[in-house]
Amino acid sequence: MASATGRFRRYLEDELEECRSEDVARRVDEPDALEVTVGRDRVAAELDVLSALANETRYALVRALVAAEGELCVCELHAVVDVSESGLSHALSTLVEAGLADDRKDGRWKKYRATNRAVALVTVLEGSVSVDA
Amino acid sequence: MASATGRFRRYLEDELEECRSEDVARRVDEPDALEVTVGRDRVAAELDVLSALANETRYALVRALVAAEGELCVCELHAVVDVSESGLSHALSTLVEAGLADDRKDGRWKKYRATNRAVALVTVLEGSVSVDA
DNA sequence: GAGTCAATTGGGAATTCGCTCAACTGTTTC
DNA sequence: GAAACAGTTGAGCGAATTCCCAATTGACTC
Repeated sequence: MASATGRFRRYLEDELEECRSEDVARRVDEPDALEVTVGRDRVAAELDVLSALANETRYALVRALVAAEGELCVCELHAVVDVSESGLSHALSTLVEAGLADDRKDGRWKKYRATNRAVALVTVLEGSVSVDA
Repeated sequence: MASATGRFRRYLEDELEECRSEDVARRVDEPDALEVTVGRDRVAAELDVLSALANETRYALVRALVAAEGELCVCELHAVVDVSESGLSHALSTLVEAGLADDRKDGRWKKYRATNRAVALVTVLEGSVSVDA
C-alpha cells in the first residue's frame, strides 16, 4: 500500500479541529486492520465472479439462464448471443468456473443452469440499476 | 443473434419425444421475446456497473467505502490500494460514473462515499461467495 | 465402422484496459 | 502574489481480454 501517510496525518489533524470525536491514532491504523480482516483469498474469489460476469456475452448468457428458471441447452443459448459456437463454449466454461452456472451432459447435448449465486447477483443488479441512471 | 435455428429445432423435436408438455413453436420464439422485453439500455447500464466493479483496485476501493459506512477522503483511500495518486483518481471517477460512489468537495479535500448500489452489490457478493468455492 | 452432429480445446490476432508520467486546476497559507 | 498542497486530466505504453479459426472429442445413426 502506497504511503500517503503524511497527507493522511495532516488530513486527520485538520478534521479534528472541526470535530473532536475521533481518535487520530486509531483512524491511522484502520485501513490496514480492514485489509487484514477481510482475507485476500475471499476478495480474490469475489473478483473472479465479477470478472466472469462483466462481459456482454457472458452477462447475456447468465441473464438468459436466470430468466429460464431451468436448464437450457447450448443450442438454445446460441440464439441469445452473437458469437461463434466456439466463443459460446468458452464463455460458458468461464461461467461454470466462476460458479455462475452448472453444466450437465445429456446424451448428445449439454445443458446449463444458473446457480443461486447467479440468480442473486442478477436480481440485485436489476433492482439497483432500475433505481436511477 | 447467430442463427443456430436448425440445431435448435432438432433439439426441440428430440426433447418432445421424451416430454410432450412443451409447445415447440412457442419455445422457438422465446429467446427473442426475452431479448425485447428486457431492454438493451438497461442491460448495458448493468454491464457498466459490473465492469466498473470488476477490477482489483476499484473493488478494493468500493469495499473500503462500504466498510467505512461514511465518507472517506482521497488520502485515506490511497492507503487502501497500491496505485499512483493519478491511478487512484481515475479509479474513483470510474466508480462515480458507474453510480457506485458519490463525491463531495470539502475545501482542499474531496470525499467519497459508497452508494446504496455499491452496498447492495458488495453485500450479495460476500454472501454468495462465502457459500462455497 | 463410416458419417454426422453437438460441443470443446488450443492458438493467435485485434482490441480494450490499467496504470504511470507529466502537466494542469483549484485551495489554502504566508 | 508566491509557494505548497490536494486532486484531476490526457497521452501513451505494456498487459490482459475477447473472439475467431481449425482441429478434436464424444455420442448417435445407419
